[in-house]
Amino acid sequence: MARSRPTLKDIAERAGVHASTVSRALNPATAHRLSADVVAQIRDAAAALGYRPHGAAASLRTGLSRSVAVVLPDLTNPVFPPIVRGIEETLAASGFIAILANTGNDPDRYAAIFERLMSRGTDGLILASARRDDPIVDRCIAESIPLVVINRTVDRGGVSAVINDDDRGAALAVQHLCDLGHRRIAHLAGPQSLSTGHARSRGFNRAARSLGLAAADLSTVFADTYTRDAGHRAAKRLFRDASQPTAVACANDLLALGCYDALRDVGLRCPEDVSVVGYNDMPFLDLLAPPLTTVRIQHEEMGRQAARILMQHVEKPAQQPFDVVLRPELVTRGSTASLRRSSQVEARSTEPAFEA
Amino acid sequence: MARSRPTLKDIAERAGVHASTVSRALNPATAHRLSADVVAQIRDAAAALGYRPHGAAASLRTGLSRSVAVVLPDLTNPVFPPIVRGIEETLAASGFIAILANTGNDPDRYAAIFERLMSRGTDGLILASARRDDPIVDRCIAESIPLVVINRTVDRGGVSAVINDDDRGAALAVQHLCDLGHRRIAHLAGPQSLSTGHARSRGFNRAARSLGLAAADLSTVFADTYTRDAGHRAAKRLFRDASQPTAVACANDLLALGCYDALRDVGLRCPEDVSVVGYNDMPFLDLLAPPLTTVRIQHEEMGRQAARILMQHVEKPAQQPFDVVLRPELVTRGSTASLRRSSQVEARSTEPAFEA
DNA sequence: AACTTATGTGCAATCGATTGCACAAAGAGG
DNA sequence: CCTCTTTGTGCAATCGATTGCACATAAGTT
Repeated sequence: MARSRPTLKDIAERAGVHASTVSRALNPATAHRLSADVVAQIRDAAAALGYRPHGAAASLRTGLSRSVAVVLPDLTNPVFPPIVRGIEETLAASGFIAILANTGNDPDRYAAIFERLMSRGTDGLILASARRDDPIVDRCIAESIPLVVINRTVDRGGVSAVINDDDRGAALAVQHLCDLGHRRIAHLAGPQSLSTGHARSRGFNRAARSLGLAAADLSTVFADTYTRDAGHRAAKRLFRDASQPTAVACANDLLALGCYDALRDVGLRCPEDVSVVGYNDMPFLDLLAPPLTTVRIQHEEMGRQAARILMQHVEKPAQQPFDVVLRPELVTRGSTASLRRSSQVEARSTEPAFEA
Repeated sequence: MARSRPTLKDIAERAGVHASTVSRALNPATAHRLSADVVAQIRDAAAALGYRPHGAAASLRTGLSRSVAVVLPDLTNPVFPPIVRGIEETLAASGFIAILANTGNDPDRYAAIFERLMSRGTDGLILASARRDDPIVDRCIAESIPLVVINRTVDRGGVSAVINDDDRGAALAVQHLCDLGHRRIAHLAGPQSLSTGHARSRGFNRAARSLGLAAADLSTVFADTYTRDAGHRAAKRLFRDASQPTAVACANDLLALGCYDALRDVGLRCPEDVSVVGYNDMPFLDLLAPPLTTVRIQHEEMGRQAARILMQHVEKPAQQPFDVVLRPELVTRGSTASLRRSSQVEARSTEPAFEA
């Protein structure tokens, strides 16, 4: 009944030419070597038959699949969807397809995913899941598999990376808090095994030092994952001490949400008692109570760049790796307030806690 | 330098057998037909050489790629990431890979994506982007391409679908508002070209009628897309009239967020002046001001079911299509309040607007 | 002991597209 | 008019894995 898909041979028969000619006619890169009328005839025949190229066959012969894998820890972290969208759109515009895989932060699954992707003939990898010391990255380099790390980078070189200037981003946050008059500032740090956690901590400390903040006024707690829950637990430790900070710079928005949770636990208000800054500017932060001040990164642009660079590596294997470092910016919202204003608000505490 | 990937032939040579034997040894479904020691020897040789199957070659021969495409309107709509995660995890557990594509609600792009996916030898499609009348669905059926629609379904039959009981979900929302004493209830409806928009509107009307609400007290405005912005525009119309509703049941959380925006525009407060209910229970609604009461759907479970069903269709083409209808539940949060309590709060308006 | 059946492995064709090489025809140059 | 290019197309091998068929050997039957 359902006649099977037409092949090049079928088109060739219909157009009265050889299959190889059809192949050349249908490939824009080789079509110019044929006479125009033959090409037209073949195109017509192909259209008439409803021809669809057979990717697997082409892939077998050429060794390329025009598919790229995007590996990330967990898609439900809201920072990733815009990145993935940027990647997917850019790939699609060049006829590439995007394969998606979540590691769930599980090294075994990470390794299994890698194997599966490689045996599926993926042309290259975009890793948003890289740790500073990442065995998969090492393997890709050893096997010269095109690779781009995104958002997070690795300590070793030899890999193209699209990242943010996290050092600077953290500094923006500290500067902002300092401008508002805060001196006892805490850092709710992310996992130090990830370049983002590490770089943001470093940026925090450098900035604090260069602003002349006293070491005794600074404190740092570490969250072991970038989750609201881990942020909650870590932040609790922060508010247990006597030397409570008046401001917290968080390494990530989810951690900041956890910080909100902790503040609520101990009965402190944001921003009246404690200012909070996040990092990433994930969607809908403007609707929170209070709207979260955060460091904005260029999600979609990161994705677009990474896709573009990866395709370069795929199409030109000799391409040397390079980094793209994007500039973050501070987005000021309601979760940060000046010390002065904070105390005023504190004085007349019957006021609505948060205003639009 | 870099010796190319080992093939079955290489393993065969090393193990002193024929390539076909290697193929059988490495395939769990056929390995039992070989003697145990030959299998062991071949496995060792394969491991020693670091063999990785060549998916494209297998795919060419078998016609199956063990890859499934997930097509959705826009990944940055927060309702999708959990669904996609459920899909991807379930597929991965069975050795399938997930290809991701965003249509951006653009019919041309949608069609192009379909062509690209098909020529890539995708085994089947999970469509989260289906309209009630969807040409791509028709084509899949015509070409007997395994297909599952998810979240939204189509009017025509003949397709497996994993959806929610939207009728019931909408009824839960209306019932809740009614229980709180609301009578002038509005419906902020979604696109009627989508089954969700349509079913939720129907559910709203049916429930309102069966609760004995007066037709004059009810009103409906339509948003043309499921976006915060469209919700904002539609909700504005709602509050322009004299006969303002005291409660709004929205067809979607993003529309509800737009409703928040509109309330802010006209200076009405939620929930004191107007109660708002969303739909979907997308992440982080609990952190909004006020936390959004909404109808929760089982995101991940939908994804898991869809993946499971699609794999069934792929592996058993004779499988008849069927529906899975999941049951939604109401999640009560701060955006809804009883009429009585609302007026009380209104009376002493110096109180904090929202409490934890 | 001869004969049937089961079991394990090899052989070779096949999937569909691509591409180096060969070659015919047409045009250019002397 | 003959040779030398250039241009356009065909031929056939190839990519790597799978699988129906054939066949040899071993096991079981009478």
